[in-house]
Amino acid sequence: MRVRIPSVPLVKWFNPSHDYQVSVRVRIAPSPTGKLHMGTARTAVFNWLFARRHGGQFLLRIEDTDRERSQKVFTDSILTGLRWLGLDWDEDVVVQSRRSRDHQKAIAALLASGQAYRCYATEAELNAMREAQQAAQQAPRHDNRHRNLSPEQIAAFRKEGRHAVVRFRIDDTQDIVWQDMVRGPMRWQGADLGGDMVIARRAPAHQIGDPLYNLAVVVDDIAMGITHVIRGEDHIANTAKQLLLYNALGAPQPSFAHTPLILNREGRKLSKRDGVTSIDDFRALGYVASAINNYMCLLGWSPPTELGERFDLAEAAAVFGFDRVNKAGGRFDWDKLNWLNSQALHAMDGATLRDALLPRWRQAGLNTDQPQPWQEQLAALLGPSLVVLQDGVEQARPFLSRPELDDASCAQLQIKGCRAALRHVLQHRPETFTLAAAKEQLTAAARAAGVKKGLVMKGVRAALLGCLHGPDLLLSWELLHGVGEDGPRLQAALR
RNA sequence: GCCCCCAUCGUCUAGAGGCCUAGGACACCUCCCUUUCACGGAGGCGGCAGGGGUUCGAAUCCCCUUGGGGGUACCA
Repeated sequence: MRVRIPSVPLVKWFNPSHDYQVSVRVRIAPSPTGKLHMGTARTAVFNWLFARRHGGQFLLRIEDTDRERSQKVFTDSILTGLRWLGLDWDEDVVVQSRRSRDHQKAIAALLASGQAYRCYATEAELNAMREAQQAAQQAPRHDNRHRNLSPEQIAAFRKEGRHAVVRFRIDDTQDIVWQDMVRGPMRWQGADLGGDMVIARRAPAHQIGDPLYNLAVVVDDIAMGITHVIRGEDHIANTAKQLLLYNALGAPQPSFAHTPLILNREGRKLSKRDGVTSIDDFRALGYVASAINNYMCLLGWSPPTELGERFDLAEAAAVFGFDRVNKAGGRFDWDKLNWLNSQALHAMDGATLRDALLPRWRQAGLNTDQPQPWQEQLAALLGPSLVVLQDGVEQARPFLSRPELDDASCAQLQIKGCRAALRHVLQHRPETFTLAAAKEQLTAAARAAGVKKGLVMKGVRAALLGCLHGPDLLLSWELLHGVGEDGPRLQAALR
């Protein structure tokens, strides 16, 4: 869907041919309170694409100011996940918690200029206020009660030993407007922001407490020279608040793009509680980075028709723009991801696939002593039937270790003439195995035993692989012959 | 409750007032290939949320309704 051109042409990026004068600097700013999430990764993709499209920088900032929930393991997951996806970032990772001096300075400046003030209200007082609002069916909002305290009142609170938060003034009459790269003109009313917002946590009244999200984000984005803020639409209300902070801090405003959210099956924002949502999880299941990237692009962005539906990050970066980013959220669809992943796997050659499968075979405790070319041949044989890499474990199992025959296979061997045919196959093995010779063996066995060839083929498959379904019989046979397993298995089946 | 956003097949989407008898992809169904399962190939099913306008003409523009989502922290 195209973005409508506003009546006042304020933004240059609506013109796709425009060359960016200022170099583009964007960032992804995850908080390490969970593993790298699909939603975060998709936002990262859009940022990365935009940066690469315009020859700008894509930066990474870890927002770890929530000390309670932030964990190092999650930071690791985010870093390795982004690297695995190929979303390489420029410059060093910025760690927000190490920038508190800057945050404090900004808060002090806002305090000094009177754009922020200390609020001494206690939690009990605030709770009482909220309850009253709830009872009166009113929107919960702060009543700015300490916005204009007299020196005497302040002195009194301090004498009481009250701690204070720092609040940033938000005038109800403020009209906040911006041009969103995805949504076009956006407008917010100061009155709808819930009153003066807290920018520093509660602390003794002579100190400045820990900075809060909106303040830290703005200070850091200014410091990092961020030109375009690209994030999920769940941040729209934050943008209104942050715009006010840019003004108050005397900094130029970046551009904003609010991307549609990834929705779960129920159509709600995808969250950690929706099961498999972290990049780590997808990776463990055997989804490859190229397929995940491809899918994340498709969820919310429609590539120009020339590009088709299957493409890599570089191809997307060459044509990416927010003019083709959708406004409505998109449901996560396993079927489509599975298709994309299977396409990626089917396109892999035996060597690549073998390298991807080998660690999984090992992890499953399978025998991997075969020569590498043999393993590559096996991988190539299995390839077309894989949806995820992990499928290649169970499917390889009967080739890597001698299988138990399943019920259907046992039943197959009991069919009249089947065993006789297998004996014939076993007794008339050619000097050298070739596909043609193997095929001839089957024909001859069928003739000798007086049964249909299909029955012999099923019988051989049952004896060789222990089940009735699988890749091409002759190719499977050839593979097993390669490790000397065909004879023994046929014999075992006849016992 | 209040504020904001969104609305085309089951899902992801194309669509910028006539090119639309609404196109593609996934899923599903059928057939072909294959003496198995897949892969692959060819077809098929299926949609503009509803109602009003504007217009010679509306999926497209406007309004209302309905539905869905997001936000409403001393989280990020």
